[in-house]
Amino acid sequence: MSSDLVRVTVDTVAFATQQGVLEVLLVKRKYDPFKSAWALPGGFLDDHDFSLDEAAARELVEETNVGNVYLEQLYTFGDKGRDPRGRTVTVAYLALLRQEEFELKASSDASGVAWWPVNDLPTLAFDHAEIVSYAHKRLKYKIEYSPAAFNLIPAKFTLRDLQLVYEAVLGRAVDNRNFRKKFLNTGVLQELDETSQETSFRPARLYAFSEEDFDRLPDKPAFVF
Amino acid sequence: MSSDLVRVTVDTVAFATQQGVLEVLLVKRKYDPFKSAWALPGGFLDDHDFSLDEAAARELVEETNVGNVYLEQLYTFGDKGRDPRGRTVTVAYLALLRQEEFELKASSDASGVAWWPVNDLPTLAFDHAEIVSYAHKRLKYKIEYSPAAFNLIPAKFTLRDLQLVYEAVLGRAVDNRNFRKKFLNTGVLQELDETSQETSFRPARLYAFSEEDFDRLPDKPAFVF
DNA sequence: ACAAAAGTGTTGCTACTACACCCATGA
DNA sequence: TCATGGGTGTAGTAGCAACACTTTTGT
Repeated sequence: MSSDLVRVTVDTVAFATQQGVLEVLLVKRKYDPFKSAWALPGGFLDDHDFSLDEAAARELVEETNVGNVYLEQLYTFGDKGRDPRGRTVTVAYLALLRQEEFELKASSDASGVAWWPVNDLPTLAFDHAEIVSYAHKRLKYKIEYSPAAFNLIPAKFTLRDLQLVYEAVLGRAVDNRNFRKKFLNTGVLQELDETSQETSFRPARLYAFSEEDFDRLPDKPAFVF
Repeated sequence: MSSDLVRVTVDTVAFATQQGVLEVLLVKRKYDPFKSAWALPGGFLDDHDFSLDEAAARELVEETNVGNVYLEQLYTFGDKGRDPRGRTVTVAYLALLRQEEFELKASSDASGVAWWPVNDLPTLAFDHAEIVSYAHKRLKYKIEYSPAAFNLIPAKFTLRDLQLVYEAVLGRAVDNRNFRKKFLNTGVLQELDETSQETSFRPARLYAFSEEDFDRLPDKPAFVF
């Protein structure tokens, strides 16, 4: 192989929360290298892809059936030796989504797709453990500086839902009085005239996120807890 | 060309300040495409590079004679059509340095190297204008959240030197009383028993940055002005 | 004595932390 | 009536923004 040409893959760390636990979407490899190890969904950049973003989205749909979700580029990994087949540059992406919106389907070159708790992962192929750890660190930042959390909950949500997302991502409890006060003060929540129903106790008020109001905020850290 | 193999380049946006002006290091291309246009220093990932970071450092030395400086990965650009020769993925790097520490030397495949004010750039090759603009945006963040600014000034500096860096990067004036108060309060500055000499007026006290003290800081934004 | 930049303090306000109890609802 | 989360208030503190003048030095 000419030294000017290398393989480029686009792999995605897709996060979702499930009952207060942060989980990552993984596929089980059917072929070598790392046959039967769990790995990040992703694959080679294709000549038809207009952009890296598009390639990431395409691979995610092909390998897991998850599509049309929040996606952003994370970091590019290219150390020599990270893929036994030869120099491979991997552009890693971060995805945020709600599990219940998708029915997972493995592609034909995988023997499984599943959500794994980020704090209890299996051994991963390649340097994917490092990539997941980088993604988690970045998500912790993002959630305090951007409205990223709203990609992890439904359009209508209770303040508790929102707080559980923060606790899952940050990995620690936050004071619920201060959390509510601060979030309501930001002005990005629209109070709805509805309450959640699925409980056998006091129903909670539902809110919606207002992107327009977020855009009007000064650009200092907005959601630090 | 097989659809699995693509060209990968590693290009660097190197910033330095000169008398309160933020400048970028550019090279003038000797060959097509974009012959005689100014471009970011960089080049193809080589099979011998152990990492992308190493490749960026190597290319920067080869093309400009600037070496051993602060370098960090920025973002990866890979849209179809960004290079007329065919799909090219570019891993962009950010470098921070002091101009006076280097004597610029163009490589044999460039017809020039020079510093350009970031607010007064020539037309750049490829999508390099977009890359510079992204780098500048990122630098504005970094300078408020990390001790990045100290890479742009000498080891011994006056508070005025430091403030000029912030003003150059942020592109606006900052209140000098609050600036000094806040920076001294962070505890990352060591007051030296020396003063600057080169002036015909009152000499200013010199300070040094203490990395150990910075590491002891909580991880909230540290230098917001 | 002048030019130039060095250096300094206060006040008002906003926003954060820490902390514990009553409320509303469905079963 | 009980279990469960829903929902609320205050006091103390820390840190920020806004603001202008005096000091030191070399010439």
